[in-house]
Amino acid sequence: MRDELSEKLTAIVKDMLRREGSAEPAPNFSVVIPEDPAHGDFSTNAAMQLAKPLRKNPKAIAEEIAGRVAEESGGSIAAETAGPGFINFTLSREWFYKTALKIINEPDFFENGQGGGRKVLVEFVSANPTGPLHIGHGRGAAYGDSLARVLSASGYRVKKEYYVNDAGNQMNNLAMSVYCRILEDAGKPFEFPENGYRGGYIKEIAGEVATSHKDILTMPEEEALKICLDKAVSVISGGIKSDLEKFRVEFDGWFSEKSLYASGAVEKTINLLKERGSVYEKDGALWLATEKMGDDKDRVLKKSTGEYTYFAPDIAYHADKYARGFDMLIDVWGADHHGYVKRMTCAIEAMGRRPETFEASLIQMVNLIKDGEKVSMSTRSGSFIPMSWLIDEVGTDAARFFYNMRSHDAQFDFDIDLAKSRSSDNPVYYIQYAHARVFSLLSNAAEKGHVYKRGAGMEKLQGRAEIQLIKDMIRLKYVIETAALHLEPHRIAYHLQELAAAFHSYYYANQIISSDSELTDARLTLCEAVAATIRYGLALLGVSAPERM
RNA sequence: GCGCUCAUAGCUCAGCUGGAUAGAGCAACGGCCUUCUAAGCCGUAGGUCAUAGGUUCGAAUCCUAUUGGGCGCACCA
Repeated sequence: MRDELSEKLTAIVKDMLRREGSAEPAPNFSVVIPEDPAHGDFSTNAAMQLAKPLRKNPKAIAEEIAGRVAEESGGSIAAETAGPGFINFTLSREWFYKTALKIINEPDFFENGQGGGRKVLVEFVSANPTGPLHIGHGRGAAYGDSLARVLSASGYRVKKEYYVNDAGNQMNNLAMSVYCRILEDAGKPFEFPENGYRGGYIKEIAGEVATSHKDILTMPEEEALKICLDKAVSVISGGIKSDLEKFRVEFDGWFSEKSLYASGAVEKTINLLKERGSVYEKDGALWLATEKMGDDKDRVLKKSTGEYTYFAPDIAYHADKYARGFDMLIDVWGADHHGYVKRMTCAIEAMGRRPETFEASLIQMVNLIKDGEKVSMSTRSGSFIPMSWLIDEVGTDAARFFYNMRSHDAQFDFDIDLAKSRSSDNPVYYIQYAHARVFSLLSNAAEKGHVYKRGAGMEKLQGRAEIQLIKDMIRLKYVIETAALHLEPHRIAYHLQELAAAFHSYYYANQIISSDSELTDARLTLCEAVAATIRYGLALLGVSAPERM
């Protein structure tokens, strides 16, 4: 209905501008479901937005628009003006009853078409295969995956990808770290690399290599390092994949950095940049001229040593994404990479792509709160809190919900005790409980011999609360729209809490199963619609909706 | 020093690309289980939206400055 109203209003607005001979473009206006039911079922600020281009009193404009909408709808929409120039629309109760049924019956009810079929690649997690995922990665995983789901529900064709940094110095450090632990276990002298990896998992890998390759210490170091590297990457990647699986995050692709070298893509991309005139040589290194595009300084692509920087293959990777036909690239990065955003945006421009098609979403830091105290986590301290530990501790449902409870843009304190608690304090259980409650009602009704007829007796829902409840369900659709627009899935988590609260409240105020068979049908239908809404919303967050708790 | 980002109730945070009286949860206080799941409900109290200007019909939201957190400023990845 909002879409229909928007269309109608857009037509009227354009018509009014034309009649006035105004050359101004049609202004943006919004159609919302107001919080206060006194402000109608839907409301628009269109008249106020028109006041300036038409140079007329917004109230007068509102009157005219209201009159036209009411007339053109044949009286099915009541429109009245209010306040400084709002137009409030009121619909029939029947329209709400029908909508509740639609919510149950139409699986795509909550979808919207803003994506218009555009292809989007969401790249996220992309943690180096040098160690297990920690709780910071967990936030990126929860965000990226839910974002992908929200975009899918908004008419985008979405693919999810993980960029595996399996090249570069860090790989040498990784191999050397493992090798040193083998030497250590054998009681031989060793020199641990400065940027080596000191986690316990390295020792485990070393142990495995020593067992599977008894001759590891007698072979040339180069050969031994290669064996160490292969083993380390496979063990660590395997761990990452299994953590993500437990977390219900599935990727469509795993893109290897190494493959970019093997395929010559890095070379090709640099040539492309050269052809476009953004590359120059200085001090024996190859530079990309990003400063003139707004970066702080130009950036090195190829060092004077002849090695590529991290930047070069990353550009090649993004070139590859475009080459695969994606219209829009979303990268989910840790906030400590924000300095890198400008650089990559410039590179994309230098390749001749429109910078607006690239968006980096930055995930702020996570603090873990346990027993009311902050367990700080920095990538430097080395005191990682593994994501697998968190999942085991609070479960996938709570972890995913909590991560997506806050804007990705704000630092976030993850209260582990709250996430674990099985009480109303815990928003996950609160919402899941509302869902389960509906199924409990349905089975209770059946037990009492009630033969449920979905959609029967709807006209018996004469209260205000029912309409409010249905509005809360419809709102999810608009919440999804804005969540997709702003790349903010946390809005869904918030809305579900509100809907669940409205439902619990309704449940207490009204006897769902009563001696009035038709009223029972109507109320059960309403409940089913609530459950369908919650299920859909939770699915977007990757959280399960149990039928019994 | 430069850049990015954040600042809303005692605490943790929402606030729908400027809208009608600023919201929720926790904590505090007071009620509700012989009735469909108390993993729940109802109520009370709590705010100069960091500060100062500006833009306009209208600002927590946009702009500028200031203050205070976080992060980043490599021929590292």
